[in-house]
Amino acid sequence: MHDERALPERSTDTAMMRPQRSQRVTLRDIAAGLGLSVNTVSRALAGKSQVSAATREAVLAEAQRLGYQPNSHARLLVSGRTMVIGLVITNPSNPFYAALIPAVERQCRSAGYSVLLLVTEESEQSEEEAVQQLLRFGVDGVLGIPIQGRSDAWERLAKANVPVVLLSRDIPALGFDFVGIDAEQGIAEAVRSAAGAGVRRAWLFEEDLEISTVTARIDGFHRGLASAGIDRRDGLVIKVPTRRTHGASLPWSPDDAHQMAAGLITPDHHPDLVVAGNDYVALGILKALHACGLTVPDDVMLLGYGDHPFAAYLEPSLTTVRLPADDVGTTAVDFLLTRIADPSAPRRSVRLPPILMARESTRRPDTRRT
Amino acid sequence: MHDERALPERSTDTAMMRPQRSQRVTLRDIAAGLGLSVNTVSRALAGKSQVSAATREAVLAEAQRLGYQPNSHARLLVSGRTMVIGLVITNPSNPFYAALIPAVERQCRSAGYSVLLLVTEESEQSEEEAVQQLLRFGVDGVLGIPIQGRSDAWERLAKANVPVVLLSRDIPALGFDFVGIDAEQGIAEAVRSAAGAGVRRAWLFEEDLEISTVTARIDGFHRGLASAGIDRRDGLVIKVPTRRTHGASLPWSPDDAHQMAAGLITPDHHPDLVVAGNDYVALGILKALHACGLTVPDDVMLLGYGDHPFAAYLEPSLTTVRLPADDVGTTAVDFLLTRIADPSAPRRSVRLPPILMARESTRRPDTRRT
DNA sequence: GTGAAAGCGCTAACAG
DNA sequence: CTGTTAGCGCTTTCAC
Repeated sequence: MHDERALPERSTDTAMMRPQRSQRVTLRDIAAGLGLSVNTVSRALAGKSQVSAATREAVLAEAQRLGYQPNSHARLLVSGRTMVIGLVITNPSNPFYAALIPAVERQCRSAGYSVLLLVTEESEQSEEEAVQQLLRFGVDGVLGIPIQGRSDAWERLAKANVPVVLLSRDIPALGFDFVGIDAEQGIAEAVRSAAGAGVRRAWLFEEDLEISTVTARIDGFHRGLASAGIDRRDGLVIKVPTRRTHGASLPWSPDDAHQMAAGLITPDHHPDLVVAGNDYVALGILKALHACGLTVPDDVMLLGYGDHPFAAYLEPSLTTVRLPADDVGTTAVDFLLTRIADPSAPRRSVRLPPILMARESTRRPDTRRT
Repeated sequence: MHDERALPERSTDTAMMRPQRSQRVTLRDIAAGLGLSVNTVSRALAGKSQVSAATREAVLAEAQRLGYQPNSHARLLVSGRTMVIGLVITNPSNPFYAALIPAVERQCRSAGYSVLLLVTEESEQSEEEAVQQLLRFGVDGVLGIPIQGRSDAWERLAKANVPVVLLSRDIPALGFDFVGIDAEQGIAEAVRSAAGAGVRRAWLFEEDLEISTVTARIDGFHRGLASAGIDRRDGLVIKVPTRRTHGASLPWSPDDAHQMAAGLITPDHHPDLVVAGNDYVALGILKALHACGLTVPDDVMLLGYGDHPFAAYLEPSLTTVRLPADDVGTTAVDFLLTRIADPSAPRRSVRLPPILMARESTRRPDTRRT
């Protein structure tokens, strides 16, 4: 594999005499060209020690010359493994998930795995199909962000003994390994830190999805308020309907949040701290606030979640919570490979800490306090 | 050979007597349970017409009961096809590419194909590896956004007769089918439309990548200026260095553009129209403009590209060009499947028209003109 | 209608 | 060191 000695021959004539059984070059072709057995060629290529140096070199050269590419399917039929892992994602237009993808792929690739990608678009039926496909394909393991409404699909994987690591949203009952974000802690700290300075009414705008991250943020919101000495009843949770329009290319947008906020907030009736379940939601709310003539942070403080690339560039810049997407991705792959290697290893579950990015949108000007 | 006719008893003990060759249920297991030949079972499951209704039902029932999943690798070893297509993407944190992914996956899945995802992160070496992996895997076709610096990797696919459809960035010399955006037209129209009202100096901030979309936008920029009657020399093109930091989870950000713009623009020295190669760039520039005390659109008009979800929510809202990601994705899959079906079909190349989203950032207040 | 046999490309177990 | 044999799970002839 490390022997780039491509012979400077014409590759044309050999190509022409190649048996037409299939387009691809196989071990047989190499063996035939060299008068060796398929087996020897296989061993030479695999780097087994039972071949003479001369033979190995000849084989490598011929393989190189013919442009041989091992057929993974045949190889894997024998070994029973596929060296493919499935990545089930709800929606890459969520920047956090989009950021997860390169990390996962990079890590898998460096371990010799390929990534089969399935997008469920928050649809249970689609998730069901995705799992079906994974099962049929016989992936060696699955990394998935579950929809969490029903967990049937994931149970099927469990029953089929397919190693699974859940990302971002946990389904503890299934006993899978898990890698997520400590959203509760992240929001709690952010809220406490922002709410310290005389907040009376705080509103949390959340996605209307039955997922653990939403629950965690709600809990964090309440905990943060409590630790800032604010009465729980002054914390209001508002669910923003999430578009489930499949086929829409931009399901994540500020639109819904904007409408909802515009309908609830008036210059006379508004909270003094708004927490958003993600930065897009924050963006929609920001516009609604401005439309009311309210100023951030002077009239209302605004706190986002996700630290999407635009957050630091809004005006005012958005205080938000940065999620270590890269770490989540690489850790998840690490967990999965470990589990594949040893299915009986103890369950691992980790929630990585997010980082508060304190910016202008929660900064109380001295004028107000002083 | 195939003598372990497991009785159709409790699935528990059947499972126990099954030879430990593999965990998965195979045709053999079903056949054994029913006292049929593997062959018959295969035909029954495949829906071939040469099996009695009774047999078929029994087979289907047993398959269902055992939770049979066909082994794609074995099947495809025979057929030579893998029913997998490769999707090579440079970077999902580009919202346009992120939006492409669900469209492609959805379309492929509905045609029975799985998607193998490779992320190249704009690295030539990574692209090389990706293609290698695709070749080894034997995908039935490839959808790819090429890096375009060198096209070696894609040539290898061409030589291996793998059907390829290029997305977004074309390499015409290779003769692949192509689906992209008519960026030149999109920018030209947007520029003409914005520049009409007395623009004197226009600057285009572009990504510093040697790709056809950049070239197209530059051409469109010049053409748009020309058609607005502006001297070509009043149109300046500025290349913003693009981060190639692999492993960074957010390679697309407004940072570089912001820095560059901050260094070039002063209250006294500034263009009156800024065109940005993408909306993140526009966002970075917007902040730089504001930092100078310049107002958009009164002092400087700003035009983005991509219509990222945040564009409509900036203040002022950003005039930009919406790219039909969904259409690009589905069209590309369509092209690819056609090509797989008929490798000798004539080459198809299409550039879908983007849509100008005219918003506040290019709106001249009447006060100025009147 | 059903079964037996062969083979897809490769690897692992035995020879020699 | 190298070749032969067998078999991974499935589909496709070809008999019966």
